[in-house]
Amino acid sequence: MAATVPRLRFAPSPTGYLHVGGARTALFNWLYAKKFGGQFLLRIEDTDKARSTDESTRAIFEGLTWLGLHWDEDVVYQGANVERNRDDAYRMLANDTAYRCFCTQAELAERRAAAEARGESFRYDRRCDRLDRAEIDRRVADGVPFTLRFRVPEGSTSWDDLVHGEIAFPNKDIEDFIILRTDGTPIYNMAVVSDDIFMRITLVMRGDDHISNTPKQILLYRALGAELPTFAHLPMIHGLDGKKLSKRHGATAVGDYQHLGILPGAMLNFLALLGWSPGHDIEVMTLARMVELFDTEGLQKKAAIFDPKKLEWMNGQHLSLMPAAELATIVTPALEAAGLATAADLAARRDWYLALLELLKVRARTTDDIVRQAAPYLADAITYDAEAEAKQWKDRPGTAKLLGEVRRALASLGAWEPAAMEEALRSLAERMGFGDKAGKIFQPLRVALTGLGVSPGIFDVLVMLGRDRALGRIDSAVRRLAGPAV
RNA sequence: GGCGGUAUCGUCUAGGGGACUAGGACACGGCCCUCUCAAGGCUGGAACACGGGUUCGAAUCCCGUUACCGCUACCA
Repeated sequence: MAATVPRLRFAPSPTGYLHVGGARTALFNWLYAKKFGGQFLLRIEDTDKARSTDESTRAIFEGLTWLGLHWDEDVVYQGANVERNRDDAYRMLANDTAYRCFCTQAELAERRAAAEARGESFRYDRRCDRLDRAEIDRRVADGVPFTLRFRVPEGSTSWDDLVHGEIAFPNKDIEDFIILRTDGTPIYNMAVVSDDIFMRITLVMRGDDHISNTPKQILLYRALGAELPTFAHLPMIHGLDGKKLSKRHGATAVGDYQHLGILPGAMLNFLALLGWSPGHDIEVMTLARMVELFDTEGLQKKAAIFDPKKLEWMNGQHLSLMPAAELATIVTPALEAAGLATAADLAARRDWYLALLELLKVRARTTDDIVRQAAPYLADAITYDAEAEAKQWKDRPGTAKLLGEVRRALASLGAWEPAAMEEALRSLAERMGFGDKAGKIFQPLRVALTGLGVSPGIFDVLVMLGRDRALGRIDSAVRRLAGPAV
């Protein structure tokens, strides 16, 4: 038979922000679709009106868009499908795979409580399935409210899960579950199956918290005479304490990481490695590379713990690899937001700006780090780090004198370029009796130039600052050194 | 409780009967590089949950135990 085009969907419920676990599920679905030339669809499961919000729906769109996980076709809103879902449920009533249940919620709750009190587990006893035809007709005619229950057949239900292999459930452990509420709206499993059939989904890839829903859904597919999709159940993501990831663990929404200065590519890379291994000790990958390497064989069965430290490292790797021009599109808005520069200003001296990013990205782990580190090169005034000042400017009169010498040496330079600076400063160190310990000069100078104890190489700093500003910073430092120690 | 799932360094993982004195990465320590910090290189400590089998041989296969997770709603 002809190879069918895979169709997958990511089906989040809009009850919060896009969670990292959801993002990873979306990623694997997306990767599979791309890898095998299929489609990646998005379905918003908004049938729980009480908990669903438009804001959450927007957050899901924004999260996926930020990550670059674009979906095919129009977004499907589950809530818009209740009529078709109901029709499907009634088809099951018609073909006798489902039946009307007149038990009320209160009665059910009571029986459940009674069973629990006896230490037994409650299972619906099918009493309404034993009602005779006339009684059913009478109640329906009287307008007695009813739900539709699926009649679970004998036997056992199993499937070959793409990540777990064979999984089987004895049907006797599945009760006759409700598929349609009294008000005619579908219950989750009904809606999912009805929609997945309608959307022609061929591979259902979702969190493994759905494993026990799967046999019920398979039974529904059969009752509806539909072809079964393949199932793949992905492990969960836990927090550092091994518990299910929640608000207590800090940032859990992908949007949080965006605001923390994490790159979407790094986020995706990190998430991919949480539950999937490309093998061959490969760690850092672009999205395109992930598509090439993706394979369900590498999918993990075990829940993974979200380690923010590794995410940061991963982000640093992606930062180093990213071309400055590309990085600029992310950093520029952040610089503007921080009030350090305007896009127009940066565009006017683009080469200089890109060179600066090139220098900063290596020692940054987040784009926020870059913004912080860029301040001395963009702002007119600098703030002095107390620790750096205390350490490098211990002998204030001596440092003032030293910086004066440095200024003279630098000011006399014919060309403002690194080789000349290095030669001048190293020979100055020699003359001042520091021998080859030119760091004795570089360190105090670094503080004078940037206000910080750490920065890119001192000659790079000098070049980025430019002659006038660099000399001006030294002058300011000398003035500051004349004052009292802080 | 019932049912289902899972189990390799602290964490993410490689491993799919002999190549394992168990490999890589994050984190941690040391060294190198060096004007600081990163990056990079080298290096150290650190794991097959436990018990039975199967086999000439088990991290790898089977069973049990334990632990953890999920489901067990007219939630999704």
